[in-house]
Amino acid sequence: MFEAVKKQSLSEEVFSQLRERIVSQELKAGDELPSERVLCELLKVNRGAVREGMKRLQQAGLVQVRHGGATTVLDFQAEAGPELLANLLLGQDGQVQIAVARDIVRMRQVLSPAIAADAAIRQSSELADKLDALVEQMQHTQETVHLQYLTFEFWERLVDGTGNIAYRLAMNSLRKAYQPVLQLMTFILEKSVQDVSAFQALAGHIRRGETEAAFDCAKTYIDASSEAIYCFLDAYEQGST
Amino acid sequence: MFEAVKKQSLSEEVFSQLRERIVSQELKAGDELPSERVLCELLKVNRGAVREGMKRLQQAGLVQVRHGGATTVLDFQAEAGPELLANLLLGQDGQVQIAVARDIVRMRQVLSPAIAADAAIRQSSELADKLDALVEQMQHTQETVHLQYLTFEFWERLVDGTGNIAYRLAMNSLRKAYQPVLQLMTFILEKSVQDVSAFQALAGHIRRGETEAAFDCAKTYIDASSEAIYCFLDAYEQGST
DNA sequence: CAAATTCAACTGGTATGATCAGTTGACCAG
DNA sequence: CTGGTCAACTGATCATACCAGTTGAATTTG
Repeated sequence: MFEAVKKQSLSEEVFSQLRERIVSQELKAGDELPSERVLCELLKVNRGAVREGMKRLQQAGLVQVRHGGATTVLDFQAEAGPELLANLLLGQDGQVQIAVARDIVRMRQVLSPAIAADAAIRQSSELADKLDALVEQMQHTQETVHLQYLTFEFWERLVDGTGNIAYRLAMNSLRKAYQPVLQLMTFILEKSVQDVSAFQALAGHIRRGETEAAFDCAKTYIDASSEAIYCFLDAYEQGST
Repeated sequence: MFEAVKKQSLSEEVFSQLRERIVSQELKAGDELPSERVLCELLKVNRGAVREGMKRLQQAGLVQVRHGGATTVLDFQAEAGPELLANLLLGQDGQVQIAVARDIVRMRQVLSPAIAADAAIRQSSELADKLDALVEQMQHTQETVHLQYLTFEFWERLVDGTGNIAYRLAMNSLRKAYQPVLQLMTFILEKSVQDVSAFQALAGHIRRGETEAAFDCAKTYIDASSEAIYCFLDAYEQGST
């Protein structure tokens, strides 16, 4: 019902303002940023705030800072990491960027079966127990939102179960990207989420270390739910044009 | 022959020192960092430098800062993005972390065939021309290092060709992670890199929009080269214990 | 005593102004 | 043309205030 009120610090404001201008190509790769002292005046903040914002831009791979020289804008498509997806998915006006959404769903679609297989190959009963417990909870709930929460939780545990840190970190970025629009997905995934038997089967395959079966099972499920999202996105795209 | 001399700013030093302590679990998730003023004294630097380092830690998803409260360490496995892989791959002492290397290679292995397929489905002659040009260059070089460069370039163009920003950003992080150890991979991939015909075939499939063939072709190649790396990593692991 | 309030002592956030340090380009001597 | 000098940029570091939110213990209040 309630949620934390937003409060943005000055350095965050500096960061997000410049970030928006970079991802919107208003500031192109190779462009030189105004000097810190000039930015202070333009943004009406002190230099520390500007510098702190710069450090974040630098960490995000959006600008290159050279002591003594000008700060230049980098090509974010070639330099930034997936953590930028969260900012790309929601444009300046808070509008969902369909193309980005499709790309995120696609990447998740590609990774998921492999994650299931890699989790299965470990044959960890500890993981299998967790998954079974989640399936158990799925079977005893009617609430779609709770069901959706459990399925996402299922996938998160699966990622953990692979022990693959690259998967883990990549999925973190994807998760943070679609986190803000989760509620939009509730009714899109209403159908596929209710197919508890798929999760039950998948959990079984993973417990028994059946990598190929786990792969196929995950693929069947994720392909279906991805397709549902694609359809929705297509329709949404049509509707807004 | 020559390379840029390294020069680390104070805020970067602060950032990397704390980052190392976090990823090494020396600072565990939930722990509270010393206050900024205390860190100043411990690190013998100005508070501005500490704060700038903090902003980077925050951007990297390693700490949570609350105005008025203490700054706490986050669970980087649950919060950080793939850009952290570069730091995880090379441990504190500069030693390559085998497990992380395996995970990175595995993720690349999983994504690559899908990337090839997604690039093929677009049937962009512009992309196909670029790929053909690269294959052309491959055929006219004997230098292994140059050949390796061209193959990596081939994959980069392929990723661009998908138009999928999620792939693009994910691969950026993977690339930045293995960039520092590229020269180590030269002789590991010597064999698989020399198979120019595979790239030629793949480029053809992509030009003709043969998604499944492109997928299979890419999979065959990437599975082989991944296997070569796994073997090396296994041997390396044995050798160092 | 128990609950509410107050308040001092933290914490991070912002501001100012000075100084150090690397880069650039114009200018000048060889 | 080469190399050096220097002034005018750029970012990096520093010191010192003060503002603002949080915390918890002391205090008041019921």
